[in-house]
Amino acid sequence: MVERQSGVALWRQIADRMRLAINNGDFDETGMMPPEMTLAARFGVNRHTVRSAMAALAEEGIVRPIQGIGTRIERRDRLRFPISKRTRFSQGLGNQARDIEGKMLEAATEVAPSIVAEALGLPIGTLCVRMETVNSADKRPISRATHYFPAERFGEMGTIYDRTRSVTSAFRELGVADYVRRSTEISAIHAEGDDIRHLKLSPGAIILVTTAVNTDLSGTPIQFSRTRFAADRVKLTVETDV
Amino acid sequence: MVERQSGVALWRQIADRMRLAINNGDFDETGMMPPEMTLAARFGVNRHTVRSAMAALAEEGIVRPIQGIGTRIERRDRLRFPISKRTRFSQGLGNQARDIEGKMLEAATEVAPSIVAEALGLPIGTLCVRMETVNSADKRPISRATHYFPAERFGEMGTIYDRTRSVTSAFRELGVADYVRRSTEISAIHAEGDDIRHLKLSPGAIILVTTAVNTDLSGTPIQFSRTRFAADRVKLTVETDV
DNA sequence: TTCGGTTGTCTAGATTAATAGACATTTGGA
DNA sequence: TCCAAATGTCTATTAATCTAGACAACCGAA
Repeated sequence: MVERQSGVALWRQIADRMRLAINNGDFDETGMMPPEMTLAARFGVNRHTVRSAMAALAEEGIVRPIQGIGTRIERRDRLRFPISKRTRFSQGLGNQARDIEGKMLEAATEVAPSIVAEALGLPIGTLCVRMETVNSADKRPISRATHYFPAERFGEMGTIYDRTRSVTSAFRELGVADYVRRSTEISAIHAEGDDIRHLKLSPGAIILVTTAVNTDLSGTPIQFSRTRFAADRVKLTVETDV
Repeated sequence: MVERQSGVALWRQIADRMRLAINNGDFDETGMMPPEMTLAARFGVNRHTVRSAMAALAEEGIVRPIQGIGTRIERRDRLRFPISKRTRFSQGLGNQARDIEGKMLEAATEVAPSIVAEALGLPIGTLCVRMETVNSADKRPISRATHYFPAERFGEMGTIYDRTRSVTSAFRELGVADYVRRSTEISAIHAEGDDIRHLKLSPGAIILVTTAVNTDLSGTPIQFSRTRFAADRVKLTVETDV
């Protein structure tokens, strides 16, 4: 059931569980949530507490309450984002969304943080282009990423990305015909700071973090990326028989 | 900063942020947390609120307060768990922990859920062995898994696993010399139900969920697994150039 | 030994979350 | 038309969380 005195309000725990149940397709037969009184009994809480949870889901656009009728489920799908040797954002989502958009928030040339330098095999102090992006599908923000590219070779990355809205296209203009993903690390944290705002999350929401290194076909690292996905909108899939 | 009226208590938000900062190595120089008054000022809250957060971290064994001195950081590493074509639990953690242990909670033969039957390419209604396990490293629970094996071929899986404590060994006794992972799906949710207890998590904690299908060398699916990792103790790594 | 800086403990009050109950409003169907 | 079932709104009370301040206990260094 739900846990009291955990530092997480009951209404938020219930909202999280209902969001999960919806994504899981538990109410697909009717397309409606069970009545508030039923949910209150099931979770062992007051009806008002369930209403707080429902209000949060309505705020997220997941459900819509209709007086006299019940509460309708508006949206349930979680996008599938494949991770493989050839991970690319727009292609990855494929036909799961009509309108896939990349937006650049910021680009700057600066000294690479030590973690980035190490991952890219660069000497400490090397300059890199840092680029902050947000990716959306059907106007819903899906992920936020921080990319690093060696400045010597990709100094124009920011300008070109801003025009093409695609890392793949920008690489092509800069002479990299193709590239592959060398490694990906995946972890999960609570959303914080700018990510809450840019991904339109509520505090306490979960973020899937991937840290990846891409190389050109000769094996030279050309990109370090840290991408934060809204965990309630996307699942990552790894195909290991490619 | 921290968010009020979010349904997540301030002390919990602060505990989550500090756990993250510790894992990130932010305080490695001194090995001590900043004083409570400093943290209170930094987060814009009362000292008592910081103390509540600190108490939660102490409960998890991450920090240890010492009167008159300060608060010492006890542990910061997050285990690295690789996902690849040849993912095996015990080998994966390698030398990151001395004592790696698998424990069986339950084994039963039952009709496969439709999702499992589909993933394994079995007709609806086929019997499977369902097995619940917990894996620990150095006595700390790391993950909890639900496995399904086709009952016709692996009816004895439960008994053998209980003796060998290893899926790989059990497969070998049942005539599967080697096996590979076909696919892995990764998502993140809040911990709930039994998982909180078995993984010794606090409510609100994050779980990384992997859903995987393994096949024998002829490509026949032989195992469906849903594994729940404690997200603050492990990170998943995907090597795509294997 | 004294003192500054730290964690530990206590009391009190303000704010937020949850419970409880009553009744209004809306809808679809008998 | 009327009723059952659902969401919407209001008041009041209790429980949990956060703030505020004071002081005790402890440690290391001057």
